[in-house]
Amino acid sequence: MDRVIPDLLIWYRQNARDLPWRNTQDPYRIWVSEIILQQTRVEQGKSFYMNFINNFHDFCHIANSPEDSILRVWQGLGYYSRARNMIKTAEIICHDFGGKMPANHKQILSLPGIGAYTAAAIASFAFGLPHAALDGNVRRVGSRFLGLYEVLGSKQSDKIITEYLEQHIPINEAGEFNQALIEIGATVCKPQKPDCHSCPLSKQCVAYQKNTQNELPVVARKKAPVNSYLDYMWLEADGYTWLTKRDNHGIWKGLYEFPSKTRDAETRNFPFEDWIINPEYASILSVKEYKHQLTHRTIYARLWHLSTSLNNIVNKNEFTRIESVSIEAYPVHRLMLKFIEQKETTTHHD
DNA sequence: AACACGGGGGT
DNA sequence: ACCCCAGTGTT
Repeated sequence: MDRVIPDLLIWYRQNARDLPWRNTQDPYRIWVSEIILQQTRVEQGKSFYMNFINNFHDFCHIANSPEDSILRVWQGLGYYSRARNMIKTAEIICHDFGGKMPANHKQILSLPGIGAYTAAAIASFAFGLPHAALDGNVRRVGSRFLGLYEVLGSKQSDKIITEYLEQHIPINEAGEFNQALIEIGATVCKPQKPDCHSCPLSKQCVAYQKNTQNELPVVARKKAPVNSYLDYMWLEADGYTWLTKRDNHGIWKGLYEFPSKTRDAETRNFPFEDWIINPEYASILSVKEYKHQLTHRTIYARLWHLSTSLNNIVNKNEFTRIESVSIEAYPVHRLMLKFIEQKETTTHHD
């Protein structure tokens, strides 16, 4: 690789996208950007990054803020455990490391929410430490450049790529080298139709030499999503509505939503008799069906919009009664945003 | 090694 | 529909 590294670095300096987290060496900002960009496209992450650093200025600021306020900024981005792990990491850095990210790869790697990729990215981008940062881009570039048929992301594949890169990483330009490889993967060595003719690595790329760039990398087959069926209760009474905070289950942990029950695919009965004292005194404003597609799950949700009086509602500890107008202060998932947004769009219909 | 974990955009 | 995204933590 030594022969193409100068070409790679020159290419990067001429072609790097101007991204908001690239104009800083601040480990805090680099950390924020790297967490946001986990399994998230650059274009999707930009506005969340700007919003995040405008609301939270350093590690101790996060550590001293309520969980709901961080989740509220994260709302709609997905993989919410990232935000909760950021709080844990911010607390550790604020209390044990004097409020500053340690300039040490092993200590960075030990922090919650920071795995092999993110630790190497922070270590190299912020501190110039020579660790290979293998994300999806670099794995693909490495697989093609070295002509690997090991399954992408497998132990063997990662080991080969990591050892190769750390053997060749320029000791004084580790950060730029890693960013350049990521940039090549994102903009040139794309999953489909790579632009090999404009790639600074092509003259040493095994796949390009053998014309196998379209059959590499070898990717494991994905699992089909499973279906789940839910009834949600959007209950309004005298200007109040009810939410619950998800905690013990897997999905959307820490976010708020309307009270819900799981159901069978074909069930259509009114499911909330035990939450309302006299169902006949509650009016059904609407019943709407929603299909919400996640990566690993398809949710068929039915939203029951109900209206009744306060004294007709069973008091349950797990339900939080809030003023209807204050709902936007609570962090909610995307499906909840779909539920709520219909309110503003149905201000008038015959 | 396999799985759970969101949401969005490209083809 | 299916793929993939500046992946991590748990089982």
